[in-house]
Amino acid sequence: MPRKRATIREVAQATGLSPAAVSYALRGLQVSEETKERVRAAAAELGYEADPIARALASGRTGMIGLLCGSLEDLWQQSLAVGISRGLREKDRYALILDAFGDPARERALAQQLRDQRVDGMIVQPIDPAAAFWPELCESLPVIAVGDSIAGTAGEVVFDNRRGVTLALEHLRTLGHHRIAVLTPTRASTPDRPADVHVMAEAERLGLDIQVATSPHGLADATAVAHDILAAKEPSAVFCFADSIAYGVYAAAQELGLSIPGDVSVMGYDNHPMSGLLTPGLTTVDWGIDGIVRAAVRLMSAAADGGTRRRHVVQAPTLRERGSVARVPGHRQGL
Amino acid sequence: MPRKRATIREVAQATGLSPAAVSYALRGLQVSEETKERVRAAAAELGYEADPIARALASGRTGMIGLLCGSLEDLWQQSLAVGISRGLREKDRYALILDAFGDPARERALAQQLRDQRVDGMIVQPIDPAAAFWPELCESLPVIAVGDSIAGTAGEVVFDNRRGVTLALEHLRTLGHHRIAVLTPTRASTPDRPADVHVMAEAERLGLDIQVATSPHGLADATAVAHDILAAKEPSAVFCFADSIAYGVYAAAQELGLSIPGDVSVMGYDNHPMSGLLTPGLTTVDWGIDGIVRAAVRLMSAAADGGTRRRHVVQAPTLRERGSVARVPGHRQGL
DNA sequence: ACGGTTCAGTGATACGGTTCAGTGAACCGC
DNA sequence: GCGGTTCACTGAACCGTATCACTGAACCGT
Repeated sequence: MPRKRATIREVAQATGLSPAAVSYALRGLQVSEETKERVRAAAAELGYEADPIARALASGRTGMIGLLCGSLEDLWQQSLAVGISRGLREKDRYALILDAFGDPARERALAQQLRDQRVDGMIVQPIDPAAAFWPELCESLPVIAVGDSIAGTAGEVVFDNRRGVTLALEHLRTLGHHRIAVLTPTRASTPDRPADVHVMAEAERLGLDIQVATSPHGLADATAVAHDILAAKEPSAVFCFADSIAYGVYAAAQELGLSIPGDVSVMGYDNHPMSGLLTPGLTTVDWGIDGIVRAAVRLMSAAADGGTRRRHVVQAPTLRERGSVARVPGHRQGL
Repeated sequence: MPRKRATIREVAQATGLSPAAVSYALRGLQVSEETKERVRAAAAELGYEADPIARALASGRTGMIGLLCGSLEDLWQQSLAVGISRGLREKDRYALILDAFGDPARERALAQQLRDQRVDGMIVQPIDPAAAFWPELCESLPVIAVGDSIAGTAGEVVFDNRRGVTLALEHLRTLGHHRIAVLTPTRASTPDRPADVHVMAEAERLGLDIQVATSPHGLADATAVAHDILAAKEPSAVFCFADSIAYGVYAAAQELGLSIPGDVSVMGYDNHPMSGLLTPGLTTVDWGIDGIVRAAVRLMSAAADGGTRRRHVVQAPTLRERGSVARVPGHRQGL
């Protein structure tokens, strides 16, 4: 039975009320209990279900939250997106997941599109937090930033990248690594990466010899990039700014017949579930994805429901030691 | 500038045309080239962008496609969802991704919700293809099934599971495995699994001693299930109906100090990118995810744009041999 | 008995497009 | 110069809900 959907008018007619009264009743507003019950019964009878489109047009609210991801090539970001999507669904909202492919220009375009799509709010993992369009966007709808901070948001779940970088680099240094290759996610035409700044500063502080390169998140691409770096045999360790990229290093090491951590140590960033399964397990910086998901969903819900207070949650990292980082031969513990 | 959006009426006024003419012009319908140009200019001038909500209400089309996934715990399904979502975005559509958590009841509820949300179509990875609500649903909107076949769909990308199972089991048998544990994804309160039927039939045909158990897709859960199975040390091989579950077997083997494939062989199903990175690499059945994504997107686009022909695409599997399956000691090649 | 509140419900309008039937003008062949 | 098409555009209805301003009735304390 491809039955035509019942409208609010039919319910009104069936109950002898006005459409307005039905509208109120179904949302539990300013009507008597008795009438509410009558309306509910009639609605059930007719199989009535309010049309979300019409509702959105009239009320200005769609029930949708935009989820703008930096790059879904990154498995960790995939998990994050799936988690947030689920969390929002529990709050009776839908997530519209979009992928910026690590491109700031596309990020801007997609943010625009999401706004045009009339989402009630956006959760953003900003590629370029300093971009000029953010503040403007934040004025027209509630934005929650995840990862890096953005000016004007309704709330933030910020990763303490400074601390994360320190954790990673200090660990490497403690084990004697000085020449370290750093692999950060490729971002098309980006000006400056906030996290990179921390890497530079921290390397300076620790007296490390850093060599920075960029890599896409995809396994094949990351493998290619890592291949070149490992083939040069310069660094004793590779610090990847995403576990996904570290996976590429593993693959490249396999290709080259290099052993991890025998020939080269690898440090990740994120702690994706698969990282523990590799041989050796990937030593990485853990951000507690569940906490991030919960915080993001909570902040977004609050903001979209008209919550006013701007909440700022800082996510603290933990070093998750597994087997991919070894002591440099001849290096004594302690220095 | 939180400017109020321009409406079609303002554009009409600016051009001296009627709103109807503007509507037609912007969609490139029955107006002179000259007028189209004039309208475009005015629209750009005013920063006009048609409101998708109002458009949806009037036209009955939302531009959204529902994506109903069986279980997003499964990393392979995550990749699939991300891929399809991207593909649809290229066709100027948005994907609404929902996760059924392997639960047929929830699958039904979500399908319902997606329809209520007025999506233009649905791409479904059915958990319970035989469920009664599918045909009814298919009558009210175009549905594309991915994986198993459903009655009444507008198109399908069907996996030849019969062939996939044959590939896997024959490979195991060729190497001398007879007692084989089969791990299929847990599905709450499901009646019968289509794929299981093939396993049974094929095991019968090949004279194998099959022991079927179910496992969730999540790594932790799958590990727990696999732990029990491996601890019993009965089977010489485990055939997992999803790479995600195989990952659990790897983890359990690690915990128990068992070697793969020395102590137990493991066979996967899907060929997730990470499967090649494990040690040893997971031997698995590859379905060519890119082809699936392309086919699903193509069929959905065709169906949503009013295409009429029902297309049926069959996806053929390939055996991807890596290192996780070994010959049973003492077994001669050929039998 | 009275003015003032609250309560339950109404009527009209707004939301911002799409679409259908219709209209005048231009154009066609003959 | 005439009926018939085609073209470019218009006016009005419509999609299905939310919400604002308002009303009549009941209820309040004095």
